[in-house]
Amino acid sequence: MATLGELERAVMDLLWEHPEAITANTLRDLLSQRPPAVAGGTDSRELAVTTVLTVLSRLEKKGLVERERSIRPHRYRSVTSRAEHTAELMLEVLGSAPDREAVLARFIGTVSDGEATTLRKLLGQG
Amino acid sequence: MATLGELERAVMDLLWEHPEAITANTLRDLLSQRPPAVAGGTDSRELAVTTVLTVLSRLEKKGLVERERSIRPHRYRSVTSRAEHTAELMLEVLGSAPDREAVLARFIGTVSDGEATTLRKLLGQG
DNA sequence: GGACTCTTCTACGATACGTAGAAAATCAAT
DNA sequence: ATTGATTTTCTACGTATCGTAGAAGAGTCC
Repeated sequence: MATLGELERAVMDLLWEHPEAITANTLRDLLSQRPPAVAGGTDSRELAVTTVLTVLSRLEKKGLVERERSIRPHRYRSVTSRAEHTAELMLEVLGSAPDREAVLARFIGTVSDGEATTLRKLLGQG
Repeated sequence: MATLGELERAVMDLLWEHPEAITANTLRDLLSQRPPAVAGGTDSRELAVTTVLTVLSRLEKKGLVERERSIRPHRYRSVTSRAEHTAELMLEVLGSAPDREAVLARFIGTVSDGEATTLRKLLGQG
């Protein structure tokens, strides 16, 4: 599955925040309004639409984005929710470990109390 | 932190399996004996020692590997255990999510029964 | 059908990684 | 200390990915 680049990530974030499918142009506008990723960075995103389209195509190829080709300004939407995607990534990382339980132990030791409570609830009914 | 390449990964795996610090030459030998990553791949690792050294330097720069420069054939060892490393990666992935609990919910839904039991135990005393 | 809009193709620079030779540094033995 | 062997560093090249976008092609609308 691999990891996303910075712009790819920014695009996915916007798509995740927008349940409705949107056009590349809308996306480009949203990217312009984005605050710089790093505070202080003069990161005024003034991207060409083709740039956004290229990124969207790549994300489509990676299976993260889907588009409606039937209507003319194509509409793009994320295939999965951010939560799903993140969970999948975590599982992918965990999957490659021969010592899963040891990993989980360390992992659990780090989540906040509130999250631990949530986890207990989720695990409750087995 | 970023993700590791294939060879970098193979090297880390070996270092994780070898608690004692080892030399680049030993590592190269161990790599030769490795079965191909992909079954069928004629992946007989016959690497030059310089290749291994380059990779080790890169891993050192990334903070994953440590070396003893005092003795002459330098000895290399991993800085953290594989479990720690994997847990850190998982946390890194999770950390970038604004909806951590939703992610955890999906994540939990996927671990095996045995692991769920382990998790319950780990979370037991709050 | 011409003007405009949108998408695809092609491309270039930067970075990461696999790979290793050439050169420099160190060590061992005389 | 000189030489020969061992080890490490420097430099480099090929490939892949990503940010970036112009040029060219396809579709849309009077």
